Amino acid sequence: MIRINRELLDFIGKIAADESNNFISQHNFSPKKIVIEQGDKIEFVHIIKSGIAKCYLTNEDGNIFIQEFFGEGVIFGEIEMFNEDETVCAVESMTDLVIYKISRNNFYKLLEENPQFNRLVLRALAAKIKFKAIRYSNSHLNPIETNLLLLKKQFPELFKTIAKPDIANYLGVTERSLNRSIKSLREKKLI
Amino acid sequence: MIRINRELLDFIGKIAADESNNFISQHNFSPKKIVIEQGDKIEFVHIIKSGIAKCYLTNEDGNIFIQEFFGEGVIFGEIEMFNEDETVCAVESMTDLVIYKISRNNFYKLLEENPQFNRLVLRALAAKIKFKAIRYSNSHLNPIETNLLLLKKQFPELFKTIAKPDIANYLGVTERSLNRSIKSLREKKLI
DNA sequence: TTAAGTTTGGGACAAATGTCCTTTTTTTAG
DNA sequence: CTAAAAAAAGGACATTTGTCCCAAACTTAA
Repeated sequence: MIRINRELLDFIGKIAADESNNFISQHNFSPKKIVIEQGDKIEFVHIIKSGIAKCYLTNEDGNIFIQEFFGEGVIFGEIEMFNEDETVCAVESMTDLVIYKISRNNFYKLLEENPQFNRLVLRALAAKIKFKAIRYSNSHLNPIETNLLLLKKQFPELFKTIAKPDIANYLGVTERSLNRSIKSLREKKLI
Repeated sequence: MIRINRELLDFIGKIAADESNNFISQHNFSPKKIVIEQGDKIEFVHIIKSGIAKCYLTNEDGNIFIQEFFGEGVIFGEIEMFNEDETVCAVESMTDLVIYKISRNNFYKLLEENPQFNRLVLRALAAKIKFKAIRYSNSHLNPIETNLLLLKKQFPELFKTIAKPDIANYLGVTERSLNRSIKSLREKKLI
């Protein structure tokens, strides 16, 4: 449930350690800080070095839908680079967070000059699409309880790591409904 | 709502027309033919030359969730290439369909040797992610009527082009609920 | 043109989820 | 340790969506 991308993290770690270029800068965030704002124009691609962040979209009524929880190695901001577009989602730190940033120009340079990086970015995008396809189809085809159970199985530390309102917004339901499902699963001794 | 990718279509059209290579083959399907099966290993990347297809996932109970409607220029099968994985979704023709196919090796060759193609594929993947993010957040944050109305606005020929069961499976609701919403919107003179 | 077959729409009720607000539990300040 | 404040849980009712099935409308064959 918390996405990670170890191969990308390893690769970027090496580039960042290489003193001969300064493609990559590093930035620290304490919890609950906005890393990118919904609707921003952005000039940097971001990759998570450590920590957890949430990527979410707020609609006109102020309702929130959490797209993904980002963990180590996850890249973001790249979508907007490719489409020369404003950000669709906000990204906010949930723990202490360390982020690698690469400027638009350096990102393109790396993509063009480094086939390994190019491949890693292609794979990262493909993984995001696959993940979304499965997640959304599940969430439409199953009732809340089933989805919650699935989540708990994939990620046993769920309730320790993620606050309830976030779990609710990730499942696309209200907190009330989430509580109901938790209670019912507990009564059935399923969680 | 029916995805298209004109820039990719134009590019591929040129490569296909170039007699000096035979990277690209062409295939015809009549309506309601399976182009790729869910769970297949695939060895080709596909790009739609003309026609419409649906991309959908069937769960254990036989319920269907339609991910996207593919129109001209849409690439598919690429996700599975990058992740060396089985297909998550099936793709089925809805009209007469003409498809360009590129073998795994030629696809990689093109990606490596042709920066323009590389960029187009990156952009295609990014567009898919953005589309899914917006679509799914809408579908969670709005009631059926709102989503149906949105769809109808984006795509006025909706009811002429797409069969009702498909619209229902795209919205992630039952046909009964779709009918209810249609009736209610008609009564309010909104469609 | 009509009767059987087939498809489409909708009624009635059931189940799931949301809204609103009160109760219970936890945290904080003094 | 206690009272106030804040956060979390849940009761009661409303609304939305789903299930099941029957009725209406449309096709088809004779």
